[in-house]
Amino acid sequence: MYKLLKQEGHARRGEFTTPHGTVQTPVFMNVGTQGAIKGALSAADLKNIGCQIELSNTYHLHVRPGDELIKSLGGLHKFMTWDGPILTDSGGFQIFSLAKLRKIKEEGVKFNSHVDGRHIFMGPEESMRIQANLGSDIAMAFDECVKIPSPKDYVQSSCDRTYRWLKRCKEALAAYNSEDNAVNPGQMLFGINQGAVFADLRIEHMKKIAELELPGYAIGGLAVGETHREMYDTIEAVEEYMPKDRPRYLMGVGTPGNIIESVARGVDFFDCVMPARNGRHGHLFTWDGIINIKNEKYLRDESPIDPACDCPVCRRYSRAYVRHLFKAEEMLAMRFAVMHNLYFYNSLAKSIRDSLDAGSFGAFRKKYTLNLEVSQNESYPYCRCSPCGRRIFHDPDDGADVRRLLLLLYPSRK
RNA sequence: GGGGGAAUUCCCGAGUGGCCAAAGGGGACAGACUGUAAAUCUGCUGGCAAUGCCUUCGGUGGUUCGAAUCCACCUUCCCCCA
Repeated sequence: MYKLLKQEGHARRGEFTTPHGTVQTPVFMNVGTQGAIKGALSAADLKNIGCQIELSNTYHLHVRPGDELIKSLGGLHKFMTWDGPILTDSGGFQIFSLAKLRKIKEEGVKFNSHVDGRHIFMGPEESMRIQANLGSDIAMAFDECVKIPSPKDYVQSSCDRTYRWLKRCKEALAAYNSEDNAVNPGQMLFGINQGAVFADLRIEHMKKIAELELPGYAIGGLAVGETHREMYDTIEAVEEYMPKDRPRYLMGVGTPGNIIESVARGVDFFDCVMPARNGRHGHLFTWDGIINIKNEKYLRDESPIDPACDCPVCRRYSRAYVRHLFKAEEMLAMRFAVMHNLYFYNSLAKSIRDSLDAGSFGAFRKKYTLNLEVSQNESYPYCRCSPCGRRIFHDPDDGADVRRLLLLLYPSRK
């Protein structure tokens, strides 16, 4: 259950108790889709990088190795030997990401397995059955993650269906978890708000799902192609209608800047594949922005990935060495990169919590968002400066222009 | 000593008269990635005042309107016979 400890503006410091422990929020959840963090991190590694809660995926674990198998082996916690909280995503995102392999109907969704093409039917009841078998602490509602842009009438009908699905999810999960051999009877259901970037649809949908009095609520369907401005506006629009005494989870988001800005708009939970995937591709997050460790300029760089980081990688290895591992395609390269990036994300969340505890989140936000946003947006067609919300257009080939403009806006930053 | 074969752009390797600044790999360089079909994908890789020009297919000299491609000699390497 959620306990709000402190507030600064819309930003919330809280804690959420699950059958496998209490999570301090705001929190970043580490994504282990198939019961493992891609990049060769184990459950034991998760402890060392400050992970509080792990996220796995219903669709993927159902396809392989099968949720019945995992249940027979004692549930997902035991299977992967992670004794902390686990959240399972419902398969709703796969309606979006595997769009070419599925058909949606009122009853549910027909997928062609991405592994072997076999037919898989997943509706609210199937998703809940699978998640109950996995025994996660938080089960996500089976929703449709709608692509952006989509016609408003489609989004409207999808939201209505997702709402009908949610009611079925609630009923089904309660039934499954009251069975004698339930893996995790304390499993909770989070509802998911949809509506693309239509504020009125978002609000209407949020009001309806709030009435179901679920243990937590998520904002889904964002960071799928809309601008940062649209994403922040959507969060602001819907946040007002989210229960204050329940955690808010912004699904799949995002960049470090996105996380800080979303905490400022009242979000408590985050997850994102970015630190793991980008890490595997050589992009490393630092308190000074992203570096591409494969770049030639790090050939002889003896400094750690991030001088301000004390993760197991930064404590010991140089950029030059990590770069070498990448160029030589050693598995260790990905392991180090993912370990560092997840440590960074978990540290970012901890820094946010610490600043909220100290009542200095506003200062933290101002100090770090700028650094992070600028570096992250250098190659984008435009750069949006989060703290002030102004949009700065610049030549994508000339990142320096952005810095110059930002210095004009924020003379305090040296 | 005799006979045969080969030298192509950073590397390997196609190309045997014009459609060739030269296929395809590799490497190098750079970019993308937001509830993971991603250890993936994309771009780029002779120079320039650039819808064109210059330099480059081991070297030198020829043949030809035109040569990486044909001829002669030279250099280096490989194989076979002695």
